[in-house]
Amino acid sequence: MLEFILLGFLKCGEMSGYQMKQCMAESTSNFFDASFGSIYPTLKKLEKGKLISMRGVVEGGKFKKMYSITESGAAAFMQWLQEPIDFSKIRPDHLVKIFFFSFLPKEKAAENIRYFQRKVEEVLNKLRHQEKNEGGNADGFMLATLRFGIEYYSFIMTWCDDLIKKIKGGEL
Amino acid sequence: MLEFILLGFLKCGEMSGYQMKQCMAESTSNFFDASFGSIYPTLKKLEKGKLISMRGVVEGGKFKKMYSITESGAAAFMQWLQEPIDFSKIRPDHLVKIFFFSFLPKEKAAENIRYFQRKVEEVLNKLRHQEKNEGGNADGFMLATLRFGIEYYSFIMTWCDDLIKKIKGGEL
DNA sequence: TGTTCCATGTAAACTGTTACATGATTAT
DNA sequence: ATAATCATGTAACAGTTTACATGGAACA
Repeated sequence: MLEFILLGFLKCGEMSGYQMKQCMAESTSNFFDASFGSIYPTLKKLEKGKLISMRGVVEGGKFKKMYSITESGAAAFMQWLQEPIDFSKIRPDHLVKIFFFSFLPKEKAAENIRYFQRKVEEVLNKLRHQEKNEGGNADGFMLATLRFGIEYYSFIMTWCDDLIKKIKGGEL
Repeated sequence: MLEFILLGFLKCGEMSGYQMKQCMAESTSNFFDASFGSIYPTLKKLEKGKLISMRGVVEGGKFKKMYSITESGAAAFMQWLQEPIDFSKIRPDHLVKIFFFSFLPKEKAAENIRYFQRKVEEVLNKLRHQEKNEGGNADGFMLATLRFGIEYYSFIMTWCDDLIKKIKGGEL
C-alpha cells in the first residue's frame, strides 16, 4: 500500500523521502500514515525494482535524495489504481485509491466506485440481518457497536453516491 | 488489543480458542478480527502470565482446551477497560473497549466516552481548518477524502452523544 | 469415500513502529 | 548556546496473516 502512495506522490513530480512524509501528513494521514522507518526502506526497494530513480542534490548545504517515478513505475501505479477497490471492514483503505482517482478516466473511476459500493452493501445487509436476528446474546453496548457498523457503512454508501453524482455532473 | 478481547470473552465464561474465533466472527469482526495464527499463541502467552487457566476436555471424542479467566486476568482486563479510550484515525479501535462497557459503572462509561469525544473533536477541528485553508493543491477526489474524514468524525460524535444519552436515560 | 466442520498448532513472511544514530542548517 | 527543523538511515521489536500440518467426527 505504502509503495503505491509513494508512487502516486511522485506522479506529481520529483520529491525527497522527507517531503513525502510531509505530504502524507497534510493529505492522507487521516486514513493512511507511515513513519520514516518504513518510508526510507520502501524507497530503496522501489529504486531496486527500477520503479523510481534517484538523483543526489545539495541544496542550501543539505543533502537530498530526489526521487522520480520511472515509466515502469507509472505503469505499475496505474495498474494498481485501475484494479477493483478492495473493501476492508477495519480500515478505510478504499480512500487510498480514491485519493488518486483524478489519474483515472471518469468512466473507470465511477465504475470502480460502483463496484466497491456493491461490496459495502453486501456487508451492510449482513449486519442488518444480524441486528434483526439478535437473540438477546448482546447487551446494549454490544448492540451499539453493531449500530455503529450499520450507520458507518450507510454513510460510506451515500458518500459514494455523492461522489458518483459529482463525477457524472462534471464537477470532478 | 487481542489479549484483552480474549480476556473479555472469558469474562462471560469458559471457552476454547476455536469458540473465541467464532465469537469474534459474530460480534467484533466488524472492527476487530484475528486469525487462529494469532489467537492460539496469544492464549499460550496469557496462560504463561497466569491471566487465564486451562483444563483439557474430551467432548464427543474431540479434544478441547477450555480456558477460564483468573483473578489477576480479570483485574488486568478491568484496568485496561477503565483507562481512557484511545483514538485512532485509521481504525475504529474505540469500539473494542466500548463493546465491553457493560462491565464498567455507568458513570465511568459515560465519562470515558466524553473524554474520547474531546479527542475526536480536536481532530475534527483540524480537518475543518484544513478544508477552509485549502489553497488549491488538492483536486476534487482529494477533497472528497477530506470530506469523508470530516463527516466520519462528525458521525462518531453524534453516535457518542446518543450512547451517552442512553446511559443517562437508563436504557443501557 | 470424500467433504465439511471441529480443534489445535507452528513457521515464514509481511508490515509497520519505536528508538536510536548521524549531521547539517536555521531561528531564538 | 541550544533548540527546532531538515534529512537520512538502521536495528530491534511487535503484531499479524498465510500457508501448512495434524487428526478426529459428522454427514452425504
